[in-house]
Amino acid sequence: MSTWKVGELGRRTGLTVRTLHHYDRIGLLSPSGRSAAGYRLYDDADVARLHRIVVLRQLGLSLEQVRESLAGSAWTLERVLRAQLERLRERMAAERALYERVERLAARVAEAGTGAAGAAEGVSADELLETIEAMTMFEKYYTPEQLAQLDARGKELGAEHIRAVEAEWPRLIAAAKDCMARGVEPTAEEVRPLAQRCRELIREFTGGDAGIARSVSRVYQGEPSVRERTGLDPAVMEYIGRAVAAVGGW
Amino acid sequence: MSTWKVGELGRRTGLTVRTLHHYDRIGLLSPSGRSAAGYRLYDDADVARLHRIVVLRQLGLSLEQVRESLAGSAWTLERVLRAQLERLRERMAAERALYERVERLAARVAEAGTGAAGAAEGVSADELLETIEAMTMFEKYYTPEQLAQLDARGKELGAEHIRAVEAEWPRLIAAAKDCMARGVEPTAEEVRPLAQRCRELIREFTGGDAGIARSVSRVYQGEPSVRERTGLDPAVMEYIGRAVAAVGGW
DNA sequence: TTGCTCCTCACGTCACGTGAGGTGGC
DNA sequence: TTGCTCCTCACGTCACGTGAGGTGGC
Repeated sequence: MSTWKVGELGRRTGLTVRTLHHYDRIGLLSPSGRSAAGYRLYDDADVARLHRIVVLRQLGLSLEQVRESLAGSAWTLERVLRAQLERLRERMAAERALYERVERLAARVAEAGTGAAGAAEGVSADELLETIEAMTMFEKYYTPEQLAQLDARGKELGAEHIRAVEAEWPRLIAAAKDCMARGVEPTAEEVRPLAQRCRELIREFTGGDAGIARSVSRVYQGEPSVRERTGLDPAVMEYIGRAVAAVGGW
Repeated sequence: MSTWKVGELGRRTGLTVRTLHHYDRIGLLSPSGRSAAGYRLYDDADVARLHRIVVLRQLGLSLEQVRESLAGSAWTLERVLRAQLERLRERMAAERALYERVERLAARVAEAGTGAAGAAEGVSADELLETIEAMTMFEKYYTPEQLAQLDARGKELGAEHIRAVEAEWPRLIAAAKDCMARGVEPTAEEVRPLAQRCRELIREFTGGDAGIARSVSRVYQGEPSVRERTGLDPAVMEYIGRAVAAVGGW
């Protein structure tokens, strides 16, 4: 009965010597013999076991699962394979979702980065990262259908209009805070135009969709960073809420 | 300007304290301040950077890629995202292929393991592993079309017939070796029936397909373990080859 | 003596998890 | 004084890769 040394076995199976050392060390495959000088000597049975290890590894099993499969019954093996299928299914679903996200972002980034002529002209990494942050937040709080609706309405209104609205909000919030600070009641006559404008802008954004309105409020409840960035703390939100209620509600 | 301690920041971003320690240690995000007692104090800019880190990580980037993206220009970011798409595409293709392999094997194993009544009855893990080894070898040396052909012919011939042939081969090889040992020329009259039977069985297997015949010979050249298991070493193969040539060739 | 193969440590990878042992702040 | 949060080590994870330093076999 012939035997093999690590190098020979490695060449035959496509494994490295280090890998065979590793399998020996963790007790997955220890050679049945050693030469006088301490060389590992693998016999036929070892080689047969190694082939099975290699095959099972090619199926994506961990070394622990390989060990379990080799030690267990036919039933164990079936169970391990079914579990592997399940894991692969989950990973594939997660990867597909991730791929679609990255693809959407890359498209948006390319769009933002491309001027009339070349690539990435004029747009800073900071602006792209802001775009990505905003999109991520949107994906977190809005359903795909809501995103499609928002996208469609955004196109109707035009980029120019959206920029104008984004510039207007800080002024409205500052005005509301000013009223609060001066002790003006939210129901006061002075606050009415402000409240009406807020209602107008919100309605424009939600398109009257109650689901989108709920998502907006979830963003402000779940994202302290958004509250901080916009300055819309709970006190201001309540103040504006009461002011809008006084002009007929949202 | 307010600051945050690790715990607060962790809660807000969904990260663990250990993760923030880690980002600090590797210099990805170090807090701009420390309290008198050594507590990490993160300011607004730190929080903004952390949000970007989190978003980029959610895209599947490594910490090194995140660092690069944050340090680089808009162009860097675009490049990183495109590279990520490429990696994801490759991984998805590899996973799909793996999934299909495992699925085929699991189906075959379930088929082999299921008797008339229940699951895995009578079949040992060893037999299932042999099935898997054989299928893996086939997948390695035959194209999908060839596999389909072989499958179809196997069904025609029937499992019974295949088992009989598999039992016959060792006898034919032993007979050839015996002739060799006795110094009988491969062209001798005595060897003719043996040669004719070998030719018959090979033709039955390949169905006269030259591609499949080439694949068979590649298996014996590339897989020493098959040569050893069957005892078909190069000397015997040459002997049989010359014997078959003497009766008209393959 | 020269190559080639073999041996045994032992650190490094990637992104943290998980204690251990101790201190600051209310 | 009691909880709670914070701190700094430092080992463990998974499957090996990659030297370092040394010996056996032709």
